[in-house]
Amino acid sequence: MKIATWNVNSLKVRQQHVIDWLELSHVDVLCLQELKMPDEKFPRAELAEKGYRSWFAGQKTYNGVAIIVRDGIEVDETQIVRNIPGFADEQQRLIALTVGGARIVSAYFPNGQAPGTEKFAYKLRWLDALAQWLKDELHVHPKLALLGDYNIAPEDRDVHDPKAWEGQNLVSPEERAAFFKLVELGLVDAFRQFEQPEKTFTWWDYRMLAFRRNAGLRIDHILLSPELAQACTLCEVDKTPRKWEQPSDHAPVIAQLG
DNA sequence: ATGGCAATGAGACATTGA
Repeated sequence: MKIATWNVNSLKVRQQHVIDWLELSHVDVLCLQELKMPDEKFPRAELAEKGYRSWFAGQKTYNGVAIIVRDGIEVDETQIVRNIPGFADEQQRLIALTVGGARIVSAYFPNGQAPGTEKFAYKLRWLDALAQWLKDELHVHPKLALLGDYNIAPEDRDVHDPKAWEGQNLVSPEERAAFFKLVELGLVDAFRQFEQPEKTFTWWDYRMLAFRRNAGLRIDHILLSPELAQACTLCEVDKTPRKWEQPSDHAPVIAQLG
């Protein structure tokens, strides 16, 4: 089973990119973030026509997450989860579903704006609640994958210019500590299980020709429970759709399980 | 320190993102 995550920065604008990339990449499960649309606008029928079922938690203007599954892959939706259980949140940032026997979590972590702000405090609270929930979830589902836009670059090698970024939002010690709390639960960064090209990133600012200069960050991740990490044979960033016309500022990350 | 760009809602420009 091939799984992937992609922050599309508006599914309305990127709908055709998603359909084209599903065909191109042959992924079985695609987790999306930043749909920026209410549920009634989700292109369920268009995706169904192409051979995919969709589960989503959307809202107007901001946030919104989805899991898209290729027909023929077994889905158990009896234990579908929207948002972090026990964490009251107006913002639609998480959806979880059992696909092909694995617990698949699609998550859009808060941006945080800047250390010291109320949004940053919310980001840390959200991360804390996520870790608490995952601790239990991992016991129930030993095969678990947490895919999404984490809005955290875990290490300096995930940052194009670590000096310039030092202490800033997305790389601050508090955020990185929260990331490694997830690792302490037993989750494994699938990308780092394999040899990777230097300076591989998943997000590049639209401005200042950042993509052309490869001035990016690796903030989109696939974390796997030990059982799935063992089964994982490949993890890579696909920069292809970032080169298409009117792209999302993020590139998708893919992991092959088994 | 600020802007650069893109998307949204609204119907000009403020807000958010990362």
